[in-house]
Amino acid sequence: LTTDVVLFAIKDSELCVLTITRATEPYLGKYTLPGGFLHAGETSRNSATRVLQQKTSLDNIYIEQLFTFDGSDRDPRGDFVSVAYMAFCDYKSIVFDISPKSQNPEFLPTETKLGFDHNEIVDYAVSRLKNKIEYTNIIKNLLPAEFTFLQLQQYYEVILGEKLDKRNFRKKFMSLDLIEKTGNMLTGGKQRPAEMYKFRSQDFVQLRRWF
Amino acid sequence: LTTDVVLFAIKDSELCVLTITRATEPYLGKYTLPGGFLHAGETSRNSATRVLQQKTSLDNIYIEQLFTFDGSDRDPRGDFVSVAYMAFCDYKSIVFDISPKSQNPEFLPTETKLGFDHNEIVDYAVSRLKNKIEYTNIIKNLLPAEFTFLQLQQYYEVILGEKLDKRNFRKKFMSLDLIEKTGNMLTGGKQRPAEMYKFRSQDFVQLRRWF
DNA sequence: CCAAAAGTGTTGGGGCTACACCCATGT
DNA sequence: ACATGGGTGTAGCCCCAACACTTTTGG
Repeated sequence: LTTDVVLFAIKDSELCVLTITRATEPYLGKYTLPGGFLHAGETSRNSATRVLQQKTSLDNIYIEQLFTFDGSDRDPRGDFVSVAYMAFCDYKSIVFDISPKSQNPEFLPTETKLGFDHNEIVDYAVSRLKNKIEYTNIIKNLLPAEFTFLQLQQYYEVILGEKLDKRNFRKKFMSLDLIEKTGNMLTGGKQRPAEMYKFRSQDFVQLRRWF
Repeated sequence: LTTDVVLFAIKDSELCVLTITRATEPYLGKYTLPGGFLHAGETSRNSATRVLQQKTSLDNIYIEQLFTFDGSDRDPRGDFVSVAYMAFCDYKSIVFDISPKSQNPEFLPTETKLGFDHNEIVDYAVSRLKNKIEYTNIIKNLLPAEFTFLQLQQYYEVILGEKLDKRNFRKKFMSLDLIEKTGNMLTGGKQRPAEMYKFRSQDFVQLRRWF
C-alpha cells in the first residue's frame, strides 16, 4: 500500500506539479510523482502529508484524497495499491529540501511525461481541479496570502485553459464575497498600482454552483 | 485491504442501500454494508463487483469508486484500509441469494444505523449521488429499462429530497435529449395512460452542468 | 360523473455575456 | 508623451422559476 501526491503550483503562468527524479529502478532517472509506502500505523493521508514535508518546507498544506489506483500493470515490481492525494501551494513560498535523498524535487508542467501510471493520476487531478475551482474556494491554496485581482483571474485562466472577461470575472467573483481588500497596493510596475486582496476565511468553502 | 460497497436502489419511494446482517463478531447481528477482503491478484473494483454478484443475481452493474477509508479506529480488529464503491440497481430487478452465507441481504433506508464506520461511507455516497444526478445520466442505473416521466421525476425528488415542478422538470430533462419514447403506454391506473420512455444511450454521459 | 394522474405554455425577473473607454503610474 | 496594466457600466438575451387548467382513463 502506497501513496502518490500531486502537489500543484502555478509557475510562470503554467500549471505545474511537483516531481522527483527517481534514484532507483524501475524508472531510474525518470520523473515521477513523490510518494512512498505507508509506515506502520500511519493513515494514507498522514503518509501523503509526510512525503510533502520531506520534499518541501511546507506546513499546513491543504490536501485531499483523489482516487485509489490499483491493478497489476501499474508497477513492474508487483501488485501495489496507491491512494493518490492532491495538494496545493504557492510556488513562491516553496523551499525545497535539496539533500540527495529528496531526489531533486521540482515543479514541471502537468503535461510532462512521468513514470509508472503517474500521468493518469495527474490527468485525474487536473480534471478534479478544473471542476473544483468552479464551486469552491480552493484556489486560495495556490495563491500567496495577498494578491491582485488580475493575478486571481490569471490563475483561473491558467487552470481552465481559457481567457476570461475582466469585468465579468470581477463582478462574479466579488459577488461571492470570499475576498476583501487588504488596504495595500501593489506598486512598482509602470502602471497604475493595483489593490491587493486576501481571502476572508481560511476555511474550505463550498459554493452552490456558480461559474 | 478490503472493499465495501454501497448498492443503491429506490424502494417504496425511499432511497435504500443493500445491507447484510453480520454472522460473526465484531458487530454480530448488526447491519453492515457488504464487502470483504481482496482476493489474490484481484483489483478493488473486481472485488466490489464480485461481492455484489454473490449477494444478488445482478450482472453488468454500474459501479464507481467512492473513497478510501483508513485509520485504526474503523475496525476493532485492527488497521484495515477499505476502498469504498457505489453501485446502482433497479429494486424490482433484484433477486437475492438467500443461502445462509449471503447473510440475509436486504435494502434498508440510507438512514439505518450500521456497524463499523459504514454510516460515514453511506453518507458520502449519498452526497456524491445527489451531486451526480445533476450533471450525469447515472439515474438510468436506478430505473427499469422502461419508465414513465413521473417515475423519473419521483426518483429525482427522492434523491434530492425536494419536490420539483412537473412542467419545468419535463422541459429541462427533455432538452437534454437523453431519453426517447418507447411507443408503449402504461395503462391500468384509473387515469390517463402514461407514455413510457427509455434512455437513448446505455453509456455514461457527462453533461455540462444543468440543474 | 367522479377521482386520479397525464400532459401542456406563458410571463417576469435575474444573471450571464459581450463589449470600450478612462485612470494612474513608470520611463 | 507613451506604454502598461488597473479599473469601471450597460444593454440584450437566455434561462429559470412560478404558476393552473384540460385530457384521458377506470371505477
